[in-house]
Amino acid sequence: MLEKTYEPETVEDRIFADWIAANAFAAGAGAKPGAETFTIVIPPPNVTGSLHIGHALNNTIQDILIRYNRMLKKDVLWQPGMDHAGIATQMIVERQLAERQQPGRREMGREKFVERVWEWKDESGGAIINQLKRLGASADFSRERFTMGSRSEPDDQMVRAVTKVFVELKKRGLIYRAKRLVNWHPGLETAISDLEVENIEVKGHMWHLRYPLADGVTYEFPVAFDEDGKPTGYETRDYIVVATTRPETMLGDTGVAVHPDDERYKGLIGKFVTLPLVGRRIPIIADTYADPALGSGAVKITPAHDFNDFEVGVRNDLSQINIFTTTAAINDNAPEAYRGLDRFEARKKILADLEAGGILDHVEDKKIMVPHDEKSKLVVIEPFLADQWFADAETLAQPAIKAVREGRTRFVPQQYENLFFAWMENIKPWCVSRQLWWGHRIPAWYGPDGEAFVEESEAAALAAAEKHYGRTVELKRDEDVLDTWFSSALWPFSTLGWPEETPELKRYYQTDVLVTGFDIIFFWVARMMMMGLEFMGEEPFHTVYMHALVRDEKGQKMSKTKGNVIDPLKLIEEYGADATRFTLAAMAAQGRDIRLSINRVEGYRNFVTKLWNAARFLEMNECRRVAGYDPKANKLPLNRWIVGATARAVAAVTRGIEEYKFNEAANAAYDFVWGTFCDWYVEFSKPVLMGADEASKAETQATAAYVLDQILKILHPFMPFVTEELWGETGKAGPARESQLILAEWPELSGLEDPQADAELNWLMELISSVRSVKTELNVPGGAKLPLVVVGASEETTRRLVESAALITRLARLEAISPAASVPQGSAQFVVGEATWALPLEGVIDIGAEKARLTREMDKLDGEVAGIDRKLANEQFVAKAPEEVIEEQRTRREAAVERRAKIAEAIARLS
RNA sequence: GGGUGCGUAGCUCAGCGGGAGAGCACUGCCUUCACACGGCAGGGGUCACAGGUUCAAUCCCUGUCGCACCCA
Repeated sequence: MLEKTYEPETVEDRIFADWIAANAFAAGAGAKPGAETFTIVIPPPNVTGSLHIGHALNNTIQDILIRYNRMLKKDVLWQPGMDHAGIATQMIVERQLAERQQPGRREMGREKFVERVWEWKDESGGAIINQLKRLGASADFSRERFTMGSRSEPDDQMVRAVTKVFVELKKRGLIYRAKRLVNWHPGLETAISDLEVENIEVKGHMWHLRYPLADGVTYEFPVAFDEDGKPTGYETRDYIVVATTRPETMLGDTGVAVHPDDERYKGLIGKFVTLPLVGRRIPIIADTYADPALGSGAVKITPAHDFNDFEVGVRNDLSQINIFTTTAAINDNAPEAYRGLDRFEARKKILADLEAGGILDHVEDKKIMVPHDEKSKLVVIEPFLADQWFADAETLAQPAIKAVREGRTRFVPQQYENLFFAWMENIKPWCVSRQLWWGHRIPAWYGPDGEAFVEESEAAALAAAEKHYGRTVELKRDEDVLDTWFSSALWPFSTLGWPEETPELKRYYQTDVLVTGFDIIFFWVARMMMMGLEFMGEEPFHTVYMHALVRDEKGQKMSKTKGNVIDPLKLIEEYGADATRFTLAAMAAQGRDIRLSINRVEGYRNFVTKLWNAARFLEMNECRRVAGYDPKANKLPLNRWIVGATARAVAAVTRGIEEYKFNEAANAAYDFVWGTFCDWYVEFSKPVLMGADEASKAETQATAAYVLDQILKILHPFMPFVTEELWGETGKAGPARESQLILAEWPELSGLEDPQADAELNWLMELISSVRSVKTELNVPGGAKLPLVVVGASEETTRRLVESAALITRLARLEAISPAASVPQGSAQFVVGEATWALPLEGVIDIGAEKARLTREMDKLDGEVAGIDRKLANEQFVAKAPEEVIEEQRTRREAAVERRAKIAEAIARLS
């Protein structure tokens, strides 16, 4: 006997263990022989991460797809794993060392430190994998991969894949080493990706500085203007005003730019200024980068410390002077007075000195965008000139762009293709080197003169060097590691065994769908596509499903600092994994963010309980599965109707999942289970189950059990735990289950539609609802049982009444039903079908209230008829609207008119 | 500044050319033999605003206002 309420916490762990024991998540589990494959690679979560609500949504959707396809009996692989999160992991371990007052990274040395990171990984990394399990994720955990391979196997295939790709790309000219401006993290002393930079608006200042002209040059600067803005007065200046938000970078200025068409400064182009505090003579150049409308119209150029200035410098052949150390302190390229100062200290001192020297013209407040590292949002990122390895992203992007243009990879929803194109078509060289220790060390060895030998092993590099130099030389390996995303980009094929030609690689690549949030389109999608196309010659997936961002109920992005984070693990604890999953699925409408509210989760928890109790009812009434039950052979309209409705529900859920409309699928299941099966079918079944007609009873018991089975199947991808539990419980009676629900076959029901049974049951539901409604509106006490009188019933109605009398009297709480030639005095009346129905309430009924009620209904019908008449009277409508629309309007009108006539009669009878 | 998306019931959201929907919340009744995490019945919306296209517009187009996100 099932408990009264379902308690997820006591069931979920056990069910999960059962699945694992049955090997149900293994690639190909339950597949039909020769079945096609269905593969998803998890977008690898970060080894330092823990499950947040975005992961919960992401993995719920993947699991729905996986479980659904597994039930279609395909050869399913859900490939799980994690990435090694170079920066984040190194930071955590360094912080840990500091907290424990142990020797730091540099004191400990590289080898020991990396060893230490592995220890951390083994002890506390990867919590998220267990959290995914709590969510019910049915990934093949036996195949779990890690982008760094494994600690015990330095030559792990995951590592070899990365090395091989790097070496190959170098040989193909798609990776090169160059001195370029990169985004530099002065705290970690490493380059980071431009995607790891977040521009944050802060209150800043615009400092206007007077740079003195060199060589005694002066010019006339307009200071007075007429109505048309034409200058009318000038002053003689021996300086040019430049505006900057970062005055400390002036130490690295190597030019001043003005717009070539800017009349104010035309005469100065080609002249020089003397850089204050430094004394360097730098040219005034013409470049359209200078915006005459912005600031003073003249702009200082610091090629080594600003991305735009870098470009200007290249165009105008300006030198690049780096003034910062790797920790963003002033270096020896600056005047002695500033050396060693931190960038913010330097700013203060420089401003003070400029002011003292009369250089500072004026200051204005300005909101400025400042690059921060997007993790902590605390460290200001510096554009920094450094030797780095770059991938030629532009070249690599072309086939990926083409793949999407030509539809070989499709985005759902499609609008995200625009975002993809926008980024891919303006893609910058990808800096792939990081000055970290935790990561894939770059397979480059340098000779004595700095020549780089990029090979898969040190031996190969030595051989190449010997060939190059004509003698054996000592080589020094590159200190840097690769961007974590470099290895993540290989995920769709490296996890399948590449560079080995494994059977898995052959079988499961190309994978099917990548499921991800749009905020990460550039990280996963773009890079996986580039590498997949380059090394496998085929797109890594044919479909990219972009799901929404989960926000709080007010639409705010969840963040720890805001304190509005909803922890999915808490939801799972409180409401169960099934309710959590179902909520996310039901709210996952395409192209729209999810505003998650606890109320919804609670509502769906109630749904889980409802399902549980329906099963409990069936159990109590001995609704057991019957071997050889044929839903087409049902005799009772009730059972013929419900199997047809089940078929419609199955079709709706199937369509929803197939079209990635998870909310539609979830809602279709919800509506059917609660609104149709529980609210009507179960109620209808009661008189039969408690009646004396053994044949009907048996048929209903078998049908109920059959329908519940279908319900468990279609709900399983959304609510795997409770459905599996019920599958097990209901499997205890009747024929033995062939498998767990997870490996059961998805229903494909056809030929179960029965319009006649539908019509009959619809009529029944309308009749019962009408009685209830009238009783409520006339304030008849709920418990009171009234007789129901029918007038003008057709033969068909009479037959239905005879067959279903017990059922109607029960559900509508009636005393009896009887035909009559006319409506009894003082009755409440209503119309269903062709007949008029009456509830005799002589003496009880408030004639005025009843009249008012009927009049309201008549008015409504009048309104409807009038509306339709307006349309039908419109010649244009009749001429231009499609025939079926016109026909539909006529039918509706006819029905309304008929009904109105009966209501009118009913009113007349009251008077 | 450029781009994208969104403004539908108190809240969270579906629907997106021909009869305004769901969940939660709300009101009333019901301790009816699965379920009060329940049942039954209800109330509640000029579908942001203004134009336009159309026989017909919540739905398509244009503009305005408001909000969100992305990029500069």
